[in-house]
Amino acid sequence: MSSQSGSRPVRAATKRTRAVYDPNEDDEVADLSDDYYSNDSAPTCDEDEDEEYTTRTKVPALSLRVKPPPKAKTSTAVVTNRASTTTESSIDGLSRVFGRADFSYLSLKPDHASRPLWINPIDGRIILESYSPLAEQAQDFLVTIAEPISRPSYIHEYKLTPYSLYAAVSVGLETKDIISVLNRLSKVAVPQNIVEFIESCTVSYGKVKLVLKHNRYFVESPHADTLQMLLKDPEIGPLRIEGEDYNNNSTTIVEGLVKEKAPSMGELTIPGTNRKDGANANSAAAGTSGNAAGDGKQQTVEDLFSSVVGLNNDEEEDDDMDAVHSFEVHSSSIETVKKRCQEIDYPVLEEYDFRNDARNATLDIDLKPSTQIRPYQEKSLSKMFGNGRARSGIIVLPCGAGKTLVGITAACTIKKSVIVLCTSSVSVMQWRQQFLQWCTIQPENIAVFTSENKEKFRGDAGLVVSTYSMVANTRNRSYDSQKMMDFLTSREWGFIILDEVHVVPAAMFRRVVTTIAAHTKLGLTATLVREDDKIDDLNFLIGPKLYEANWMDLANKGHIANVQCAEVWCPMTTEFYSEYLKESSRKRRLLYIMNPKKFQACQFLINYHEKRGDKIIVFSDNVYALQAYATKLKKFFIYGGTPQAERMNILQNFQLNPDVNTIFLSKVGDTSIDLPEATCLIQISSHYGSRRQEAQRLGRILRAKRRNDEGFNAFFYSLVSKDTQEMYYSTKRQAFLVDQGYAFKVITHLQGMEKLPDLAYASVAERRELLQSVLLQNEDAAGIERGDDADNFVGRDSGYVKPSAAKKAKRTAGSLASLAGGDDMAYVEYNKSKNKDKTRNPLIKKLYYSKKKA
DNA sequence: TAGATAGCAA
DNA sequence: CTTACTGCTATCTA
Repeated sequence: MSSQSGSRPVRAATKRTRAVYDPNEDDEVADLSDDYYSNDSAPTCDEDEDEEYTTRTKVPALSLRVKPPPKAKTSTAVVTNRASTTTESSIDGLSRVFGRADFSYLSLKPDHASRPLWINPIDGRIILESYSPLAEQAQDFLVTIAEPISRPSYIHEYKLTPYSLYAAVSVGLETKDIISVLNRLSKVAVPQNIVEFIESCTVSYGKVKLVLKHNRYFVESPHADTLQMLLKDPEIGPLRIEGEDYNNNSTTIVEGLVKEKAPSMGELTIPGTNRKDGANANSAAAGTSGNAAGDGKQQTVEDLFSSVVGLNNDEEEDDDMDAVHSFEVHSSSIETVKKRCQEIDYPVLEEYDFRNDARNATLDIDLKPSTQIRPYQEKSLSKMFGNGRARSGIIVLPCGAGKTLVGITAACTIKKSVIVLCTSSVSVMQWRQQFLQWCTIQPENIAVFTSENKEKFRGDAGLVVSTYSMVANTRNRSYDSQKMMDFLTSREWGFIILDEVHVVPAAMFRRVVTTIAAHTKLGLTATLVREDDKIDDLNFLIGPKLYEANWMDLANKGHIANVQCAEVWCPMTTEFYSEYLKESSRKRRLLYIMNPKKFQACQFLINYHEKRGDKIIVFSDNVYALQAYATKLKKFFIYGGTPQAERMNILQNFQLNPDVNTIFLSKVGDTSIDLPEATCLIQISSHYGSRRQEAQRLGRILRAKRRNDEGFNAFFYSLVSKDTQEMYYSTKRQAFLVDQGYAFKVITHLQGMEKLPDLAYASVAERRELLQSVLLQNEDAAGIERGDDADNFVGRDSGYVKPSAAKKAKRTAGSLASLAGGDDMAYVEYNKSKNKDKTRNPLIKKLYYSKKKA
C-alpha cells in the first residue's frame, strides 16, 4: 500500500454516501433501494482498478474512492466532512489493514486472480475479495478460523487471533489443514510468521478435552504426550483418579492412559435436516450448500473450490485420527482442572458424549415432522455436533434468524434434560411457547422458574426455563425459590442454553455457569459485542464461537429483511445551539434530543412512511423526550413504567388496527418485544455508543412479515443533531452494523419538510416555548431523584399531579401542560390509580370497541 | 400489589 | 483514559 490510498478511511468513504433525500421523488421502495445500492455498491475503485488488480506484482492499493452518487444531488446538500474525523478514529477500517506498509516483496502466485485472499504478514489480517466465485466457500472457511472484522459489500476483512484459532481447532480443524487451505486460497504464499503464529496457537489449543461419559469426567487428548505433560503438572497431576474400567472392550491401557478409538459423527443425525432420510423427503430440494462431507451433490462452484483448495469441505473429519487417550478426574475437581489448563495455555474443550450417557434419563423430545431448519441453522449445528458429541460453544445469529430454533434443535438432538436461561421473564414465556410450537415436548415436562412460577417438571427428565437473575441470585430467596434452586443444582443437566449470552460475562451472571452442572453449554446471541473487554471471557466460560452468520448474506437470501439505514442530520436551531454551548454536559443531552429540527424531521418521516403504509417504531432512550414527542404527535408510547396490560393493548392495536401505525418505545423495546409488523424504525435519541443496542434495535425490523414481498425494504433512521456529541456516539453505535455490511446513508436535508402541513415548531414563538420548557425540565431533572419514573405524567386535564409524586418531583402542572401542547391529546395516559379501575384512555376505549365490533 | 433493593448497560 | 447517568428489569417483603 505504498500508493495514494494509504491513509484514507476507506470504509468511511464507501459506507457513507451523501445525498439529499427526497422521498417524494421516490415513490417506490425499489427506487429508493436502487439509489442506495448504486451509491454504495457500485465498484468504488479507481478507474484503473483493473490494472491494479491484475497486473501489478505488488499488493495493489485498496484505494476505494467513492464516486459521487449517479443521481448526484450533492449540489444542494450541506455536508460537513465527517468521514475523515470521527469515523476513522473509532473504527478499524480496511485502510488500516495494510496501512502504509509496502508488501511489494511478496510475490504473487501466477494464478492469483482466481484466489481470493490477501494476508497481512504483520498482524494476521486477511482480506477476502468477496466477489470472487470462491468467496462463499472461502468465507465458510474464514469464519471458522478467523474473526470477522468487517464485511461490507466487496471486501471482507478477517483477523487471525488466538481465540479464533482456538475455535477452529475445537471444531475439528488441524493445524496443517488450516495452513494448507489458507495457502491455497491466498494470492501469495502464506508468510512464514503467520504459519508460525498459527502453529503456536494451535499446538496447545484444543488439544485437551474434558469429556463427560458414563457419568465420569475424563481429560482426553489425541496426543498421549500432552496428557503426560499435564499429569506432571503439580496441580493437575494429583487430581487424577484411577477409576475402574468401564465395560468397553475397545479400550486399552497404554502407559497408564486409557486408549480408545476416536469418536466420529457416525450415524448421528440432526433433526430437521435433510441428512435424515425419508422423514423429510421434501427437504432435499432445499439445497443446502455447506453440508457435511460426502453428499455427492457437488455444484460447479464447489468443483472450482476443490480444484483450487483441494478439499471438498473444511469441516471434513479426518478419518485417520486414529485414537484418543484419556485419564479420569473426579467431578469435584473439574473446575480446578479447567482453570489450571487455561493458565498453562492448554484450554480444555468440553464435549458431551450424550449417546453413551445411560445414567441421565432420556428426554422424550423431538422436532415436529413439519419443522424444517434453514441451511445456516444446520451449518451451525453441524459445527456443534461435528464429531457425534455435543460441543460447548457460542452460535451467533442475527435477531430474527431463528436462534431459538437452533437451540431447540440442539436440545432435540441431545435428548437429555435441558435448562434454558434468558434475560427477562417475557423471553422465558417465549422460549416455552417456542418449544411447544416446534417440538413434541409435553407441557408437563416443561417447568418455568421465575419469581411467580416455581413448578417442577414431572418425570426423570425435563425442560426448565428460567432467568439469569433467578439462578444467579445471591440474596435471600423465598422458600419455593430455594427449593427450586436445590433441585437445579442437585442434578446433572445434559444441556444448558444461554440466551443472549453476551450478558453472561457480567459479574453476577457468570456465576450461573458454575452453579449449574451442565454437560453442554450453548450460548446464543445476535451481537457478540460488549463495550467492556469481558467478551473474551466467554471463550472459557462457555466455549469457542462455533458459528457466526453474516447478516447481509441472510438478508440476500431472504431469511431476514433487507434494511436501508440512514442517518439524518438535523441542524440545531440557533437558540438551542447557543443554550447547548452554555450548558453542562449533563444538560446538553435534552437540548439536542428536543431540537425542534429533529422533531420536525421525525414528524416528517412518520408522515411519509405512514402514507406508504409502513408500520413505524420510534425509539427514544430518554423518557422525557419520548413522552414529549409522542404527546405532541398524538401517538401511543410505551416505556418501563407502562403496566403490562397497557403494553399488550398498545401492541395489539399496533399490529391489528390500521389506524395505529406508529408507536414510541423506550429502552423496553430493545429486546424481546416481537413486532413482525414493523417495517420502519426511527431513532430519536441514542446517547451512548452502544453497538449492541443499535444492532438489537435494527433487529426489531429484521423479521418483518413483508420481507419476502418483491423489492421490500425496511427502513432504519437515526436522527442526529448536527455538531453535537450525538454525532460521535452515532458513529460508534453504527460500527457493528457497518461491520456486518450495512451501509449508512447520510441525509442532510429532507426535501419538502418545510412544506409539511401542521409542521410542529414552525414558528419562532413555538420554538421558544419549547426551549423554555426544556430548560425548565433541565433544572427540574437535577432535582428528580431516582425512582421517580415520571409515571405521573398527565395530559389534557392536567391540573392533576399524583400526590406522592408531587412531593418528590418539583414538576409543575403548568410546565407539563405547556409541553403536552394542546387539547387533542391522544397518547396513552397512564396513571396507576386509573389503571386500577381499568379505565382506559378514550382513544384506546374507542379502538377497543371498534375492534370488538369488527 | 407496591416499594424497596440490586444489578446491568454504558 | 475510563467514568458517567439514567432507564429498566427482576426479586422479595410487607
